[in-house]
Amino acid sequence: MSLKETVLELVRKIPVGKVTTYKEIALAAGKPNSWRAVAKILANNPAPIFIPCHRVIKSSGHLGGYVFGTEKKEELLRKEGVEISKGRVDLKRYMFYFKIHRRR
DNA sequence: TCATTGGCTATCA
DNA sequence: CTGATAGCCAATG
Repeated sequence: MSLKETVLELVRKIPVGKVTTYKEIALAAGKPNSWRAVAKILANNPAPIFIPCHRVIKSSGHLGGYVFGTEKKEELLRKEGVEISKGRVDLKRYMFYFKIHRRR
């Protein structure tokens, strides 16, 4: 099982109206330092329509990148029920955690 | 060679 | 300054 497949599976499991971050995906994959690899995998996007990559954003609440453009990403997320304030998402309300780690 | 990992830089809030 | 990151590059398996 490649990291690529793991990441893709995880992203597919994100429910509608929720979002996650590159960090969280890398963490769930067991490689918290390899968020770059995750980003590269999504950027290379083996199946752009099959994978809801628009639900993957930055930890700061920014949208990050998107194959169809960040504007499209914002529109899509709004339609799914995610409130966006000037390109930013409420992580406390919409963040989806694959696993629960040490809370600070 | 290819896929994945880890280090470093620049940019933004 | 701090933290984060859909980048780039080199090393590893």
